Amino acid sequence: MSAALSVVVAKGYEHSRMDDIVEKSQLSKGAIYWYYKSKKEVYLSLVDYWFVQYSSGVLDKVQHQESASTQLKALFDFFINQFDNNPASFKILVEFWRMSGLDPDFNSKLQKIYSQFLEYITEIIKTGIASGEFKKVDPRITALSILINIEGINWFTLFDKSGVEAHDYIDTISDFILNGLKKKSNK
Amino acid sequence: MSAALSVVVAKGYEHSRMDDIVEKSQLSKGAIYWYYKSKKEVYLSLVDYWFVQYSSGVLDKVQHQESASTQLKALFDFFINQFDNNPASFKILVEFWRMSGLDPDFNSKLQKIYSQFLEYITEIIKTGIASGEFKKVDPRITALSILINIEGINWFTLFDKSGVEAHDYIDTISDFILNGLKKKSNK
DNA sequence: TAATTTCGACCGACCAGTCGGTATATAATT
DNA sequence: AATTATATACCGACTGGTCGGTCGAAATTA
Repeated sequence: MSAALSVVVAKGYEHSRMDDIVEKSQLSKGAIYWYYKSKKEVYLSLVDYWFVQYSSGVLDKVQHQESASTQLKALFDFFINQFDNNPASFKILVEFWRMSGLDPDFNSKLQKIYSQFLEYITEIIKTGIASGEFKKVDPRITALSILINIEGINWFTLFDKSGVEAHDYIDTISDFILNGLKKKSNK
Repeated sequence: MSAALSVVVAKGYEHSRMDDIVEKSQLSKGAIYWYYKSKKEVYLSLVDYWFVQYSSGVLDKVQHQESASTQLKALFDFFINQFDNNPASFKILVEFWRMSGLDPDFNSKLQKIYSQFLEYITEIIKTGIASGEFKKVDPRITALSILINIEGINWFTLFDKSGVEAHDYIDTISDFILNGLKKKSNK
């Protein structure tokens, strides 16, 4: 899996050769095809691997926070740290998105992961509204906005943003969102 | 170009065959290779074609607005309309992003387009700050946030967002950003 | 000795790009 | 005004290299 990940980050799905994975993994082709029945299945499994490796830790970090807004802050923080520690985990996103647009199996796999995550953010926002911390916004739409902006970090793996760091971007946009959410009485 | 666009939207870069373009374009392979020296060059030209077709109109729409915030509103509106009229123009984005991560020629081409566009948004924000309409935010970072969120519309071509429309999303996030930008004296 | 796991040479489908040729238009020559 | 020359635009059968996947044999484990 980690061999497949490094190969797909470097070359993309189609240009990655099974022989590249053979080389990186120190396994033979036969061995790989003993465990996975096709190239596609390798990369389909990679989605799960990627999710477990790089995103599953988020729940722990976030749930320890008390207020809804500090939970959201922790969420942004988690992913900005993830990006700093391992940009490759974001770089592979474009490949996954693309596969989602091309192949139904990839699509439903990703869809499931994102729906789950979206649900999770939605719950945080609902809690915030219930406790009177947040305005009465639409939780789903707001959650989606947050999700899309987190995934937007991926931009920094693609283009030179001449001086703007992913960090600055997340700080700015999370302020906009959080201030938009909070009831004015706070300030 | 429009043949190439429809093919790449349906199949992606690698799975698109020159023979697909031959079929769609009603030209022969020889004719295509008379005008473009390689498959890559076809798709490199497609970037320009796409930009002229779908984004060049934005300047007219936006510049007629008076205040900086209505200019930004018009910007969001333009792209949400673009999405409604022609989702394919967004669907191809993932393919372009991916190519940018894989091939330096695609990267510099896209980089140039986005830098230009970013510059344009930055100017609007600077105007807003100068006129006292906006707070003293960092114009570049804010502009990038706006850009990333516009490109985020692309998400709606990939996943079923169960009820949330691209429209809702842009309304919500643009409100967050605009309210974050405006001086409080307004409200 | 039977089952499981690993090996890598090989096969064949696939496709970007080539190339010898045709068609049409405009200009030059007789 | 008929013939020849040159350039441009287009055609599609063919080829050569590239990989996903296979399979019989070998190694390892139980």
